[in-house]
Amino acid sequence: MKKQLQPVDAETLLQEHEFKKTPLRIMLLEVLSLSLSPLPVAKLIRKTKKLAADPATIYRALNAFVEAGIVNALTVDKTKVLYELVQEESHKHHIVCDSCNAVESIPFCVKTIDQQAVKLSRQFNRVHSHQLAFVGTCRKCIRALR
Amino acid sequence: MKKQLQPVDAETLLQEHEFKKTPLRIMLLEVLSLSLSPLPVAKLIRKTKKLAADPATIYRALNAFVEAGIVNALTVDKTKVLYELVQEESHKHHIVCDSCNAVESIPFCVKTIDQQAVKLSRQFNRVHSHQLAFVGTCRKCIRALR
DNA sequence: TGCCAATTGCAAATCATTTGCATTTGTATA
DNA sequence: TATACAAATGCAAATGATTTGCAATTGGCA
Repeated sequence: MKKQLQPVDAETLLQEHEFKKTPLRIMLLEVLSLSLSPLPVAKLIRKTKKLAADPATIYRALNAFVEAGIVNALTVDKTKVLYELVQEESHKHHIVCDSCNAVESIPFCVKTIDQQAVKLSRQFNRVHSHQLAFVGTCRKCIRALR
Repeated sequence: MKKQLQPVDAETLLQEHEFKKTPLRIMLLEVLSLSLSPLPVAKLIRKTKKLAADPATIYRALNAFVEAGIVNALTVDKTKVLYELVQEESHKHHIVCDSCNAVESIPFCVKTIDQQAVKLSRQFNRVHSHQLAFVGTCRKCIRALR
Protein backbone atom coordinates (compact mmCIF):
# COMPACT_ATOMS: atom_id res chain seq x y z
CA MET A 1 0.00 0.00 0.00
CA LYS A 2 2.90 2.30 0.72
CA LYS A 3 3.93 4.22 -2.34
CA GLN A 4 7.57 4.12 -3.26
CA LEU A 5 9.02 7.55 -4.02
CA GLN A 6 10.96 7.38 -7.23
CA PRO A 7 13.18 10.30 -8.09
CA VAL A 8 12.25 11.55 -11.52
CA ASP A 9 14.96 11.50 -14.12
CA ALA A 10 15.40 15.25 -14.13
CA GLU A 11 17.74 15.35 -17.06
CA THR A 12 15.44 13.39 -19.28
CA LEU A 13 12.52 15.52 -18.22
CA LEU A 14 14.40 18.69 -19.09
CA GLN A 15 15.45 17.28 -22.41
CA GLU A 16 11.91 16.24 -23.29
CA HIS A 17 10.78 19.80 -22.79
CA GLU A 18 13.71 21.35 -24.61
CA PHE A 19 15.19 22.94 -21.54
CA LYS A 20 18.91 23.08 -21.01
CA LYS A 21 20.25 20.76 -18.35
CA THR A 22 21.63 23.28 -15.91
CA PRO A 23 22.64 22.37 -12.36
CA LEU A 24 19.90 24.51 -10.82
CA ARG A 25 17.08 23.17 -12.93
CA ILE A 26 18.21 19.62 -12.42
CA MET A 27 18.35 20.11 -8.68
CA LEU A 28 14.99 21.83 -8.56
CA LEU A 29 13.31 18.94 -10.29
CA GLU A 30 15.09 16.44 -8.09
CA VAL A 31 14.10 18.23 -4.91
CA LEU A 32 10.51 18.44 -6.08
CA SER A 33 10.42 14.82 -7.09
CA LEU A 34 11.76 13.69 -3.74
CA SER A 35 9.36 15.75 -1.71
CA LEU A 36 6.36 14.13 -0.15
CA SER A 37 4.44 17.37 -0.36
CA PRO A 38 4.27 20.55 -2.41
CA LEU A 39 6.97 23.08 -1.51
CA PRO A 40 6.96 26.86 -1.20
CA VAL A 41 9.58 28.87 -3.05
CA ALA A 42 11.33 29.69 0.21
CA LYS A 43 11.95 26.02 0.85
CA LEU A 44 13.15 25.47 -2.69
CA ILE A 45 15.64 28.28 -2.24
CA ARG A 46 16.91 26.65 0.93
CA LYS A 47 17.10 23.20 -0.58
CA THR A 48 19.17 24.47 -3.48
CA LYS A 49 21.37 26.78 -1.45
CA LYS A 50 24.46 24.80 -2.40
CA LEU A 51 24.14 26.33 -5.81
CA ALA A 52 23.62 29.82 -4.41
CA ALA A 53 21.21 30.58 -7.19
CA ASP A 54 19.63 33.97 -7.38
CA PRO A 55 15.96 33.97 -6.37
CA ALA A 56 15.09 35.55 -9.69
CA THR A 57 16.58 32.56 -11.44
CA ILE A 58 14.59 30.17 -9.30
CA TYR A 59 11.39 32.04 -10.02
CA ARG A 60 12.19 31.98 -13.71
CA ALA A 61 12.82 28.27 -13.66
CA LEU A 62 9.64 27.53 -11.76
CA ASN A 63 7.56 29.68 -14.06
CA ALA A 64 9.07 27.95 -17.06
CA PHE A 65 8.25 24.56 -15.54
CA VAL A 66 4.67 25.56 -14.78
CA GLU A 67 4.28 26.90 -18.28
CA ALA A 68 5.59 23.65 -19.68
CA GLY A 69 3.25 21.63 -17.50
CA ILE A 70 6.06 19.88 -15.64
CA VAL A 71 5.23 21.56 -12.37
CA ASN A 72 1.97 22.53 -10.78
CA ALA A 73 1.57 25.72 -8.76
CA LEU A 74 -0.91 25.26 -5.97
CA THR A 75 -2.28 28.47 -4.53
CA VAL A 76 -3.46 27.79 -1.02
CA ASP A 77 -4.09 31.39 -0.22
CA LYS A 78 -2.94 34.82 -1.26
CA THR A 79 0.48 34.39 0.24
CA LYS A 80 0.98 30.67 0.05
CA VAL A 81 1.98 29.19 -3.27
CA LEU A 82 3.31 25.67 -3.35
CA TYR A 83 5.05 23.86 -6.18
CA GLU A 84 4.83 20.19 -6.95
CA LEU A 85 5.97 18.00 -9.76
CA VAL A 86 3.13 16.95 -12.01
CA GLN A 87 3.00 13.19 -11.67
CA GLU A 88 1.72 10.87 -14.35
CA GLU A 89 -0.59 9.22 -11.87
CA SER A 90 -3.54 10.87 -10.21
CA HIS A 91 -4.37 14.50 -9.94
CA LYS A 92 -3.96 15.42 -6.31
CA HIS A 93 -5.55 17.71 -3.78
CA HIS A 94 -4.10 18.88 -0.54
CA ILE A 95 -4.75 19.64 3.05
CA VAL A 96 -2.68 22.34 4.67
CA CYS A 97 -2.07 23.07 8.33
CA ASP A 98 -2.68 26.73 8.97
CA SER A 99 -0.39 26.59 11.95
CA CYS A 100 2.78 24.81 10.82
CA ASN A 101 2.05 24.77 7.08
CA ALA A 102 2.37 21.02 6.86
CA VAL A 103 0.91 19.81 3.62
CA GLU A 104 -0.54 16.41 2.99
CA SER A 105 -1.77 15.10 -0.30
CA ILE A 106 -5.21 13.62 -0.67
CA PRO A 107 -5.08 11.01 -3.38
CA PHE A 108 -8.58 11.63 -4.66
CA CYS A 109 -9.66 13.84 -7.46
CA VAL A 110 -12.62 16.12 -7.05
CA LYS A 111 -14.80 13.55 -8.68
CA THR A 112 -14.62 11.33 -5.66
CA ILE A 113 -13.80 13.69 -2.86
CA ASP A 114 -16.23 13.77 -0.03
CA GLN A 115 -16.08 13.87 3.71
CA GLN A 116 -14.43 10.48 3.58
CA ALA A 117 -11.36 11.90 1.93
CA VAL A 118 -10.93 14.40 4.68
CA LYS A 119 -11.38 11.76 7.31
CA LEU A 120 -8.81 9.64 5.59
CA SER A 121 -6.23 12.24 6.23
CA ARG A 122 -4.95 11.07 9.54
CA GLN A 123 -2.63 13.94 10.26
CA PHE A 124 -5.40 16.45 10.63
CA ASN A 125 -8.27 16.59 12.96
CA ARG A 126 -9.62 20.03 12.41
CA VAL A 127 -10.51 21.36 9.01
CA HIS A 128 -11.47 25.00 9.09
CA SER A 129 -12.06 25.75 5.47
CA HIS A 130 -11.41 24.76 1.95
CA GLN A 131 -11.09 26.65 -1.28
CA LEU A 132 -12.06 25.29 -4.62
CA ALA A 133 -12.01 27.04 -7.92
CA PHE A 134 -12.27 25.65 -11.38
CA VAL A 135 -10.53 27.58 -14.09
CA GLY A 136 -11.66 27.37 -17.65
CA THR A 137 -12.86 29.48 -20.54
CA CYS A 138 -16.44 30.61 -20.78
CA ARG A 139 -18.44 30.37 -23.98
CA LYS A 140 -18.47 34.08 -24.54
CA CYS A 141 -14.67 34.16 -24.60
CA ILE A 142 -14.38 31.12 -26.76
CA ARG A 143 -16.68 32.76 -29.29
CA ALA A 144 -14.78 36.03 -29.04
CA LEU A 145 -11.47 34.29 -29.55
CA ARG A 146 -12.27 32.84 -32.92
CA MET B 1 -36.18 27.91 -8.90
CA LYS B 2 -34.61 31.30 -9.56
CA LYS B 3 -33.04 32.64 -6.41
CA GLN B 4 -34.03 36.13 -5.43
CA LEU B 5 -31.11 38.37 -4.50
CA GLN B 6 -31.88 40.09 -1.27
CA PRO B 7 -29.64 42.93 -0.21
CA VAL B 8 -28.28 42.17 3.19
CA ASP B 9 -29.08 44.64 5.92
CA ALA B 10 -25.58 46.03 6.08
CA GLU B 11 -26.16 48.17 9.12
CA THR B 12 -27.51 45.32 11.18
CA LEU B 13 -24.66 43.12 10.04
CA LEU B 14 -22.11 45.70 11.10
CA GLN B 15 -23.80 46.19 14.42
CA GLU B 16 -23.90 42.47 15.13
CA HIS B 17 -20.17 42.33 14.69
CA GLU B 18 -19.48 45.48 16.67
CA PHE B 19 -18.27 47.45 13.72
CA LYS B 20 -19.08 51.09 13.34
CA LYS B 21 -21.62 51.91 10.68
CA THR B 22 -19.50 54.02 8.37
CA PRO B 23 -20.57 54.94 4.84
CA LEU B 24 -17.77 52.95 3.27
CA ARG B 25 -18.37 49.77 5.21
CA ILE B 26 -22.08 49.95 4.63
CA MET B 27 -21.58 50.40 0.91
CA LEU B 28 -19.01 47.62 0.70
CA LEU B 29 -21.40 45.16 2.27
CA GLU B 30 -24.24 46.31 0.06
CA VAL B 31 -22.18 45.99 -3.09
CA LEU B 32 -21.06 42.53 -2.07
CA SER B 33 -24.56 41.44 -1.19
CA LEU B 34 -25.92 42.60 -4.52
CA SER B 35 -23.23 40.92 -6.58
CA LEU B 36 -23.98 37.67 -8.30
CA SER B 37 -20.36 36.65 -8.09
CA PRO B 38 -17.29 37.23 -5.92
CA LEU B 39 -15.55 40.54 -6.64
CA PRO B 40 -11.88 41.54 -6.83
CA VAL B 41 -10.68 44.51 -4.79
CA ALA B 42 -10.28 46.56 -7.96
CA LYS B 43 -13.96 46.23 -8.68
CA LEU B 44 -14.89 47.08 -5.12
CA ILE B 45 -12.82 50.23 -5.36
CA ARG B 46 -14.65 51.18 -8.54
CA LYS B 47 -18.07 50.39 -7.13
CA THR B 48 -17.45 52.60 -4.11
CA LYS B 49 -15.74 55.41 -5.97
CA LYS B 50 -18.48 57.85 -4.97
CA LEU B 51 -17.01 57.75 -1.51
CA ALA B 52 -13.48 58.23 -2.80
CA ALA B 53 -12.19 55.96 -0.11
CA ASP B 54 -8.49 55.31 0.16
CA PRO B 55 -7.51 51.83 -1.03
CA ALA B 56 -5.85 51.23 2.32
CA THR B 57 -9.16 51.81 4.02
CA ILE B 58 -10.89 49.37 1.72
CA TYR B 59 -8.27 46.74 2.36
CA ARG B 60 -8.61 47.29 6.08
CA ALA B 61 -12.37 46.95 5.93
CA LEU B 62 -12.19 43.78 3.86
CA ASN B 63 -9.63 42.22 6.15
CA ALA B 64 -11.76 43.06 9.16
CA PHE B 65 -14.77 41.47 7.50
CA VAL B 66 -12.86 38.33 6.61
CA GLU B 67 -11.53 38.10 10.15
CA ALA B 68 -15.06 38.45 11.47
CA GLY B 69 -16.34 35.78 9.13
CA ILE B 70 -18.71 38.13 7.33
CA VAL B 71 -16.80 37.95 4.08
CA ASN B 72 -14.98 35.12 2.40
CA ALA B 73 -11.75 35.68 0.47
CA LEU B 74 -11.47 33.30 -2.42
CA THR B 75 -7.99 32.88 -3.82
CA VAL B 76 -8.25 31.68 -7.37
CA ASP B 77 -4.61 32.03 -8.11
CA LYS B 78 -1.60 33.97 -6.90
CA THR B 79 -2.88 37.24 -8.23
CA LYS B 80 -6.61 36.78 -8.18
CA VAL B 81 -8.39 37.24 -4.86
CA LEU B 82 -12.13 37.59 -4.87
CA TYR B 83 -14.38 38.66 -2.02
CA GLU B 84 -17.90 37.46 -1.40
CA LEU B 85 -20.38 37.86 1.38
CA VAL B 86 -20.71 34.74 3.48
CA GLN B 87 -24.29 33.66 2.98
CA GLU B 88 -26.30 31.69 5.49
CA GLU B 89 -27.20 29.15 2.89
CA SER B 90 -24.78 26.80 1.22
CA HIS B 91 -21.06 26.98 1.04
CA LYS B 92 -20.22 27.75 -2.56
CA HIS B 93 -17.54 26.92 -5.03
CA HIS B 94 -16.70 28.76 -8.17
CA ILE B 95 -15.68 28.50 -11.74
CA VAL B 96 -13.59 31.26 -13.19
CA CYS B 97 -12.93 32.19 -16.80
CA ASP B 98 -9.21 32.59 -17.32
CA SER B 99 -9.87 34.86 -20.23
CA CYS B 100 -12.46 37.41 -19.08
CA ASN B 101 -12.42 36.56 -15.37
CA ALA B 102 -16.12 35.88 -15.27
CA VAL B 103 -17.01 34.01 -12.12
CA GLU B 104 -19.91 31.70 -11.69
CA SER B 105 -20.95 30.01 -8.51
CA ILE B 106 -21.47 26.31 -8.31
CA PRO B 107 -24.12 25.62 -5.71
CA PHE B 108 -22.63 22.38 -4.52
CA CYS B 109 -20.29 21.83 -1.68
CA VAL B 110 -17.27 19.59 -2.07
CA LYS B 111 -19.24 16.77 -0.61
CA THR B 112 -21.36 16.48 -3.69
CA ILE B 113 -19.22 17.98 -6.37
CA ASP B 114 -18.43 15.76 -9.26
CA GLN B 115 -18.29 16.08 -12.98
CA GLN B 116 -21.98 16.76 -12.92
CA ALA B 117 -21.48 20.03 -11.15
CA VAL B 118 -19.08 21.22 -13.77
CA LYS B 119 -21.42 20.18 -16.53
CA LEU B 120 -24.23 22.04 -14.83
CA SER B 121 -22.35 25.23 -15.30
CA ARG B 122 -23.68 26.29 -18.64
CA GLN B 123 -21.51 29.32 -19.16
CA PHE B 124 -18.34 27.32 -19.49
CA ASN B 125 -17.40 24.66 -21.88
CA ARG B 126 -13.73 24.25 -21.24
CA VAL B 127 -12.33 23.59 -17.81
CA HIS B 128 -8.56 23.63 -17.78
CA SER B 129 -7.80 23.11 -14.15
CA HIS B 130 -9.01 23.35 -10.65
CA GLN B 131 -7.39 24.00 -7.34
CA LEU B 132 -8.55 22.59 -4.08
CA ALA B 133 -6.98 22.97 -0.71
CA PHE B 134 -8.37 22.20 2.68
CA VAL B 135 -7.05 24.29 5.51
CA GLY B 136 -7.04 22.99 9.03
CA THR B 137 -4.80 22.28 11.94
CA CYS B 138 -2.78 19.13 12.12
CA ARG B 139 -2.57 17.00 15.24
CA LYS B 140 1.00 17.95 15.92
CA CYS B 141 0.07 21.62 16.12
CA ILE B 142 -3.01 21.02 18.18
CA ARG B 143 -0.89 19.13 20.69
CA ALA B 144 1.74 21.85 20.63
CA LEU B 145 -0.82 24.57 21.13
CA ARG B 146 -2.13 23.29 24.43
C1' DT C 1 36.05 24.23 -31.55
C1' DG C 2 32.80 27.86 -32.30
C1' DC C 3 28.30 29.82 -32.53
C1' DC C 4 23.75 31.06 -30.80
C1' DA C 5 19.99 30.91 -27.97
C1' DA C 6 18.88 29.72 -23.29
C1' DT C 7 20.07 30.60 -18.68
C1' DT C 8 21.96 33.22 -15.08
C1' DG C 9 23.33 37.07 -11.76
C1' DC C 10 22.80 41.48 -10.31
C1' DA C 11 20.43 45.59 -9.63
C1' DA C 12 16.50 48.11 -10.25
C1' DA C 13 11.60 48.28 -11.00
C1' DT C 14 6.96 46.80 -9.98
C1' DC C 15 2.81 46.54 -7.73
C1' DA C 16 -0.55 45.12 -4.67
C1' DT C 17 -0.99 45.29 0.06
C1' DT C 18 0.27 46.90 4.67
C1' DT C 19 1.61 50.09 8.23
C1' DG C 20 2.47 54.43 11.10
C1' DC C 21 0.54 58.35 12.59
C1' DA C 22 -2.27 62.26 13.01
C1' DT C 23 -7.12 63.41 12.25
C1' DT C 24 -11.95 62.44 11.95
C1' DT C 25 -16.09 59.99 13.06
C1' DG C 26 -19.43 56.91 15.30
C1' DT C 27 -21.43 55.56 19.52
C1' DA C 28 -22.03 54.96 24.28
C1' DT C 29 -22.76 57.56 28.46
C1' DA C 30 -23.47 61.36 31.46
C1' DT D 1 -27.16 67.67 23.81
C1' DA D 2 -22.45 67.66 25.12
C1' DT D 3 -18.23 64.71 26.14
C1' DA D 4 -15.02 61.06 25.69
C1' DC D 5 -12.80 57.35 23.67
C1' DA D 6 -12.02 53.72 20.59
C1' DA D 7 -12.70 52.68 15.85
C1' DA D 8 -12.16 54.12 11.27
C1' DT D 9 -9.98 56.99 7.88
C1' DG D 10 -6.57 59.50 4.77
C1' DC D 11 -2.15 60.18 3.44
C1' DA D 12 2.43 59.01 2.77
C1' DA D 13 5.85 55.80 3.28
C1' DA D 14 7.29 51.05 3.90
C1' DT D 15 7.07 46.27 2.61
C1' DG D 16 8.14 42.28 0.35
C1' DA D 17 7.55 38.93 -2.89
C1' DT D 18 7.96 38.61 -7.74
C1' DT D 19 9.44 40.46 -12.18
C1' DT D 20 12.32 42.67 -15.56
C1' DG D 21 16.39 44.70 -18.20
C1' DC D 22 20.75 43.86 -19.49
C1' DA D 23 25.25 42.16 -19.82
C1' DA D 24 27.86 37.95 -18.97
C1' DT D 25 27.91 32.92 -18.90
C1' DT D 26 26.79 28.34 -20.30
C1' DG D 27 24.81 24.27 -22.63
C1' DG D 28 23.88 21.96 -26.97
C1' DC D 29 24.56 21.35 -31.66
C1' DA D 30 26.91 21.92 -36.22
